[in-house]
Order: sequence, then C-alpha cells, then structure tokens
Amino acid sequence: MEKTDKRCAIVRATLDIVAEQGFHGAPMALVAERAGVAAGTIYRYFESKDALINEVFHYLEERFFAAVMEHYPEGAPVRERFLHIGGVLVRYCIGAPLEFRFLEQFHNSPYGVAHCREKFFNKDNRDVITELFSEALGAGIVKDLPLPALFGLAFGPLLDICRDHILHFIELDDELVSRCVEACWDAIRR
Amino acid sequence: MEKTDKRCAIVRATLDIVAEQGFHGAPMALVAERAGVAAGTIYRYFESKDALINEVFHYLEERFFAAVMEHYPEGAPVRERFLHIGGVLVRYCIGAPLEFRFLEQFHNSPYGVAHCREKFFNKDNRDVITELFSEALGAGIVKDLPLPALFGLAFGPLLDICRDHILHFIELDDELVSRCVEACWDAIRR
DNA sequence: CCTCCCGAAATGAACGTTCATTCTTTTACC
DNA sequence: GGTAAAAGAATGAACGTTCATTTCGGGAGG
Repeated sequence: MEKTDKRCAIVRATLDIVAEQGFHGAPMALVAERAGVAAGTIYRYFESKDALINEVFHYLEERFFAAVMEHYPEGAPVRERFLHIGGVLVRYCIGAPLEFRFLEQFHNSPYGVAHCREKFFNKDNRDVITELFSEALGAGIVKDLPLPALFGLAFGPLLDICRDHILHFIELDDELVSRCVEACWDAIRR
Repeated sequence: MEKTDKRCAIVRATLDIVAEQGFHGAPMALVAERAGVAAGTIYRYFESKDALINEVFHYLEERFFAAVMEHYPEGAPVRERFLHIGGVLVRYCIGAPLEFRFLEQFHNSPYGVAHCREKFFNKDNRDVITELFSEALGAGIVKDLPLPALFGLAFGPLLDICRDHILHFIELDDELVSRCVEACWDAIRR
C-alpha cells in the first residue's frame, strides 16, 4: 500500500474510523491510537489532516478503478460492458463496506464537491466509463440525455442499494445484484 | 412557519447556513448572527444544536410532503402517479435549492441514518409513495425487487440530477425533467 | 400622565471541552 | 555518540453551551 509500516497503519486507521464515525468522529488523537503511533508522528508522514484524508481517497480511487478494469470485456457490446462495470461496482462495494462508507462520506463533503467540480470541468479527463457512455450516445444505443444524467441513472441506484445492503435494509445476492444492474440498463437504454 | 419571529429567523438562518456550508460550517455563533439574535437566545427556543437541526428537518419534511400531495392524481394509473411524484420532486428541489441542500446534508449524516433506520423498521409507517409501490408490486406492474431497491432506482437518479442542476453541471428544463422521470420509470417497470 | 416595578426576553462575555497542530524530550539504531 | 524517528505533553483556536446582567413592555399606584 504505502512505503512504510507506520504510514500504512495511519492510512488504514483513518479509513476505518472515518468510515465508521464520519469526519467529525475521527480526531487525530483517535487515528493515532488506532494506528498504534503517537499523535505527533502522523505529521511526519502527512502535512495536515486534509492531506491525509485526500491521500486515503486517492488510494481508494486507484484500487477501485483497478477492480473495475480487471476482466473488463474490452471489445464487447456496450450493454455487456455496462453490465460488467455495474456488477463489479456493486460487488466491490459490498465486499469492502468500510471503503464504501469512506467514499460516501468523502463524496458528501466539501472535499467531494471540490473533487467533482474539478473532474467535471477538466474536460480532457477521459476514463473508461465516460468513454463507454460517449460511444453509446454516439451510436444511439442509450437515451439522448446529458452525461451527468446518464451517470445518475446508471450508478445512483447502484450506490443506493450498496448502502441499503451495508445498513441491512436489504440482502443482496448475486442474482439480485444482476437484476438491479439490468434495471439500471433499462433506465438508460433507448 | 413558527410561533414567533425570532424562532422563525433562527430556523431560517440554520437552514441557509447548513445548506451552504454544511453542519461543520454552521457554528451557533454564526447562526445567531445571521438570525439577528444573540447566541444565548437560541437556547431559549431550542434545547441544543441537535434539537434545532432536527426541527429544521421536520419542518422541511412536512413542506415537501405537502408539495407532493398537491394535485396528486389519486385514482390514476400507477405510471401516471409515479410520473407526478417524480416531476413534483425534481421541480420542488430545484426550485428550493437551499432546502434541497439541507436535506442532502441531513441525509448523509448520523442524523439521517438514524432517521432512515427508524423509518425502515417502523413497518406501520405507510406514506403515499410506499402505498404506490406496494400496489404496483402486487399488480405485477413493476419489477419484483425489494422496496428499498425500487426506491433507489426510482428516486436516486432524480436526486442526483437535482444536485447536478444546482451545481450547474447540467441545466434542467421541464422537458428534460420529464424525460429523466420517464427513464426512472423504465428502470422499475416490468 | 408620570413613575416605579416586575417578570419575561434577550444579551454577549465567559467557560469548559475538544481538536489539529507544534515542540521539546526521549528512544533506537548505526 | 550522533542522528533520524517517535513520542506525548503543550498550545492555541474554535466550538457548544451557560449565566450573570441588561433591556423591554406594560400594569399598578400615586
């Protein structure tokens, strides 16, 4: 994960505590305790709490994209590629609930809004998912809606069911996940 | 709204500041200043900050349900009733961005999770939307999925596009709203 | 009509706590 | 024994909340 043991322990502790208690419930003293280091030690590895949190986020973002790209059916039809991404997304999230909760916390916070804004206005940022949707739009395979709306239709509900599963409002199994991802496809397909 | 001028001013100030800056960015001193009262005065009307925030939430919740129920086509087919609710939801949210942002903040916080949990496990809580979905499920009009999943598919994307609109990532007009609500219908309909 | 007084309402400085961050001291290794 | 790493007490800022004090409005007494 990271270069040294202690650095890794601090990242892990931050991830866990923020996921469980939110940013408010994650004072540096507690992070230090959980990581098995002294409070001051954190500042040998991270400039500030903000820097620490952003680093945790980028670490998770990388892991997540790596998961999506594994076994990605490159040349397959749009629908199949979408089903792959959706399925991996949900399975990854419910398999790593702490990471999911952290990302959710991050997303709904000043950090997340800033990150979104940057992503959105930095037009030459082309990830796989954007590529896929652009292609599908061009080929008339999906509804002619703005990209952010398609993203919302496609992935909003998937994140919702992940949260519901983690909070034990529903119990997802492979079959239910597939049916939900297909429902999302129904939402965007023309 | 409330019984007295000052009480109302405090609620309004809390709503505005929390919507704009989040819970962290809304210290009582700032709320007091914006409401035009002294810090101590707030505690004549509210027991604590938590009590204040919960009161703001319940106030908004009421207003929101009132909006949905206005012109609700009681006897109409399921699809039509759903389109009504979806359309009103989106139009209400983008017409009251501060209220929307507050509710979003609330939802993604310990307050919101507690509220959700209570709603979910209090089974005899029957609102219009739950009624509608239960009826549709029974009649086989929508996909046979758990209620929370249907909720996510139906309303998750709508809240997403409201946020995107308020953050100026997209520009919603009546026609685009309708198409998005219909896309959500496609997601849940059998 | 003026004055005094009373209780409720409002004030804002002060308090205690919590937090991120800093800094001096101690440890551990070469 | 010297140097980099780690420790944890110290610091100061920010916060929610409290409370001694002031302000306000109006009713009673002269």
